Amino acid sequence: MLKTQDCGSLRSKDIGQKVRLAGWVRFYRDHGGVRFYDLADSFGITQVVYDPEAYQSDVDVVGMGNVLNNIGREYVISIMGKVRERVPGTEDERNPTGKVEVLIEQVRVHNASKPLPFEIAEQKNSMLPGEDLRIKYRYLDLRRAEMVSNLRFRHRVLSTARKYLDGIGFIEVETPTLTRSSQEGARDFLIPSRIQPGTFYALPQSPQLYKQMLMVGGVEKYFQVARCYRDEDSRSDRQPEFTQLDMEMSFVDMEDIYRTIEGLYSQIWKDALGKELKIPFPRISLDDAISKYGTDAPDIRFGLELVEVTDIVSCATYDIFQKILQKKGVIIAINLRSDIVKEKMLDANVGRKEVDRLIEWAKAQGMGGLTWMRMTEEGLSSNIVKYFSKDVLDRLAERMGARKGDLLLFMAGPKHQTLKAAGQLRLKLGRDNGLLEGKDHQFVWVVDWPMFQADPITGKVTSAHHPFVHPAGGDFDENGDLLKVMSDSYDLVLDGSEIGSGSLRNHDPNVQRKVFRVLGMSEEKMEQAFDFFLEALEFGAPPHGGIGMGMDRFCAMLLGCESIRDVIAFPKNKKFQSLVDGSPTKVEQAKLDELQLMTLAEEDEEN
RNA sequence: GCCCUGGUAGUGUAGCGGCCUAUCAUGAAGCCCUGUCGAGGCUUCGACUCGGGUUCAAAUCCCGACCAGGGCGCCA
Repeated sequence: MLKTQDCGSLRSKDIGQKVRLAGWVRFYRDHGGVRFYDLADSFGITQVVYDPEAYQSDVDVVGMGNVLNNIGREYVISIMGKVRERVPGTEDERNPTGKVEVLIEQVRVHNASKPLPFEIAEQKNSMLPGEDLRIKYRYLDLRRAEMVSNLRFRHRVLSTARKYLDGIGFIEVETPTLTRSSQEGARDFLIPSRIQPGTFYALPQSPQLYKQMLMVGGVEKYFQVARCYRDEDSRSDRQPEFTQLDMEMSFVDMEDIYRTIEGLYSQIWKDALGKELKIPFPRISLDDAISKYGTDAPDIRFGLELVEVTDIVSCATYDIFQKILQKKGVIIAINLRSDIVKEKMLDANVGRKEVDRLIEWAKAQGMGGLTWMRMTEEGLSSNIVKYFSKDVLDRLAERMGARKGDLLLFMAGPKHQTLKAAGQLRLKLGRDNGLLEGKDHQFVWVVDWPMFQADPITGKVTSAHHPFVHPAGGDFDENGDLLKVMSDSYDLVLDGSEIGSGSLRNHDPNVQRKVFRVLGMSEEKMEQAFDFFLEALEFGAPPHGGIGMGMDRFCAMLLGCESIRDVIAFPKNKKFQSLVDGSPTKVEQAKLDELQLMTLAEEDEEN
């Protein structure tokens, strides 16, 4: 080894020891005689010193000085030397190794470094460059302490999961990444076959069918840290390739799955965060989530719940509301209570200026606007109360629990859009007023999902989750009201983000066929797309269910990262390019020929 | 496909019609300095994304392109 210990380990007790250290020269300070070098590796930083007056005669002081003279930042060196106490008064309290330093007796330069494209030292966070540069030079970005610790945290989470699941009888099984393309779901990434030209594999969107077939195979308790691929447009919390902690188990009901997952996260909390996690997680029905929080992934850590007031204001003559009501729209209200606002604003009330800002914000969300009323001594007041009778105002105030100083905000429009926008407004008000400050993370199970939903545009019946979900009660009437059929599925939500989704699955091939049928799939198409899977179910498939949980987002949330890119070693940018290696790229014509492929993309002019 | 925001030395920024042969910091190169720790001092180097337009005058205003990010659609 080039090092006897890492750069974060030396303490006062090590004084007098001869040690070898290796790492990168993060900073150096040359005082004309004595020189200080901050030698860094991913475990810490140790100050090593060239001190001409301190050396014995057997040390080549001049030669070593010449070598050290030529090194720069991020040069890779190893040193041998003696740990010594720092001169009293010059200890560095901020660094765990700050009480000692190493007097360099031998130095070896292993590699030089070009001048850096950006600062690596973590103290210079305010000077972090644009993210594209950080990703292009990811290998430098990763040297930053924050990035190293992100990767370590992610490792801790996954290794805890592995240990925990192993301990309760799960086994990790790998499933293929060259798989069959399916018509369902997101767009596939396709891989052309050379052996059978004209045919394609797809990268898996999830190991769904494989893990179900593992259950048929009697694996019973399966998990996998699975890379999944979906070719849909990116968001800050979405990458084309992402990692799921994927699980499936046989002979279980939903309660068993909830308990397993709660136990898993409780262990992760202990090992990765050093905290106790409160279990079991609360549960909320999908209907409640939508009506109270305007989303299927509610953040339940603060109030400001949505209240529908459509019935009350339908009696008012207010033109804007009336027009929306005629189109079967809804009116959703939020009570921004004055005691919530008080902390942040100087005034006990949100001023008119603030309300105007909210109105602008609502318009940017695609809403027509935003209506407000303020609760005063004399009751509700605003520019529009003249359109509302006293009775309507009283009933509004009562339903909203409005007290003096409270501000009621109303959004009106088509149901789906309005609930969604009101949910966004709730989150914004929560953030703006610091309602999340100091709050612990909060899981919630979103339960009671329907099997099917109608496409808002075509009216076509689609799966609410995916086609393999088990209907509540095990079966359903395909001629009944499909939209009323409930399913045995659940989402796991953390702080307002969906981080997992799962269900019991159809183990009965007849029920599975029925689901495909009501989704509009013909017998031929069923056979063509899922013959292998349906056949697997015919050979004694056990009852089973599971969940897949996104680990990128989960880690990013626990670390407070703004983007999941900060917990991924080599992420892609918004256009799915990998800036560090420049992929995707064109390939040589010969490679296309071999695959018998032709591109229709326009050639660049330079070619 | 659509919408929004942004693009100034290697990096982070200031400037937002004339005070601009463009500010400050950091960096790089060189010199000085024996206890610093984001060392310090001095000197030097280095930039307005591109193309049109408006104007006596454009980094600054307008239009378009490109690039980046955020969002909508999409993500069973």
